[in-house]
Amino acid sequence: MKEQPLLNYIKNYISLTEEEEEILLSKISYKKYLKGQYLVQQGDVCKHEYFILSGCTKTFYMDNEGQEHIILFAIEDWWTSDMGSFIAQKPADYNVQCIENTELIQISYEANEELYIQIPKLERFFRKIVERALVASQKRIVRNFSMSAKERYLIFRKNYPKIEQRIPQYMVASYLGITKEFLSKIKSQLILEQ
Amino acid sequence: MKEQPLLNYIKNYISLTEEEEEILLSKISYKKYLKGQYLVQQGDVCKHEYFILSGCTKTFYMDNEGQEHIILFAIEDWWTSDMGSFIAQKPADYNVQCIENTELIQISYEANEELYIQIPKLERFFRKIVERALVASQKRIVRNFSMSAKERYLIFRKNYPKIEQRIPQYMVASYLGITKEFLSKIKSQLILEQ
DNA sequence: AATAAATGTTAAACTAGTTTAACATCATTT
DNA sequence: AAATGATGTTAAACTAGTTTAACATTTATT
Repeated sequence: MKEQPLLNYIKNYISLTEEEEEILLSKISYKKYLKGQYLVQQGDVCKHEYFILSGCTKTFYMDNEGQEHIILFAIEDWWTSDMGSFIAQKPADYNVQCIENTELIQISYEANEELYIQIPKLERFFRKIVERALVASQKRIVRNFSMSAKERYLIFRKNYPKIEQRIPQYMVASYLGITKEFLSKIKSQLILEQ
Repeated sequence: MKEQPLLNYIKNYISLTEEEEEILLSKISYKKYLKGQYLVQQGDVCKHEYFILSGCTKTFYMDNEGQEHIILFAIEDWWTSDMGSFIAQKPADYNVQCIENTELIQISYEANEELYIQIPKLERFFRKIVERALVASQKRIVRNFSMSAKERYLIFRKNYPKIEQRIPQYMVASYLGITKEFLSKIKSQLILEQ
């Protein structure tokens, strides 16, 4: 029963009857992606939202100079997608790419709409998920404005210890909004300070 | 019928029966605040969410050096609050202050919870509102990373022409994440370029 | 084991944005 | 009309973070 983790996760927010669980399981699909594969590509319409079972993805924006800006990482038990594209079914602004082999559950736009009708309680579930994501996103804006790169790096390390060990440093730098060279400098400073 | 703008706004997302409209109106309250008054203060639990009828508010974080960092402005037909504090009923990270005399509708945490039970359709409404807010918040993160202060200022001017004329420049600077002196420099550069 | 590809480091020259400080303008109160 | 406080400007000195470029280390491939 590979979908179990999703049901467990949902149970933290709402309770589902057995019948509702069945409906839910009938509407989702389990998939495996390889490291490097894209779940969403900038310009395409994002057709699914994804719940990660194992592995890791990055969501990034590629600017006109060809520079990657990482908006978020997602690991086990996280949701990912290009929400702007998914909710409006318009071309995506961002890419979502697997940076490890990744197992996930995907829900299509149509299945998601049907689920909201058949299990209205899911509106509440997704509302809460999105509320939390918004709070985190606003916190990040404030941190970027009020803290130095070094402070942001220390917070990242504290908040996401599991992620840092799994991804290359240049991606951490991109997530922090600095160059890899500068992150390297910060790290050597931190070692000297100890 | 001062609550009408809220009903009209909600009708863009979901349809309500007359009975539901009455329940809704019975749970909300209409208020007037003066320029300078606070709707939420950092450290207090945020007890309401606010729908602005007229006027303008700013939501800001005050850092340890006493510097203000503006997270968002809200004008007519916008929602505002400290969402992290409101949803968890925990002390607020941010302040929300009126920068003009402001008329608004406020919904208390308890009323909001009761409304979700009595009118489950509102889950859908608020889910959609929060989804949009999250998309906007993520876009702002990307802009802060991938664009210069001048570019961000031009976009702000384009996106919020109505707001720029109503607020002092030093608040625009704070919203853009730069000093007022640097915004002044950008503006004089833009005049020379014309 | 050797090679190539990807990732990480160091340092010098540079630049976008900050800090400080003095002054200018505008709005509000007396 | 003068005075006060709030907002905006200018410029010089500074700094956090970037750019460029050369080299080092790790990981994956043959």
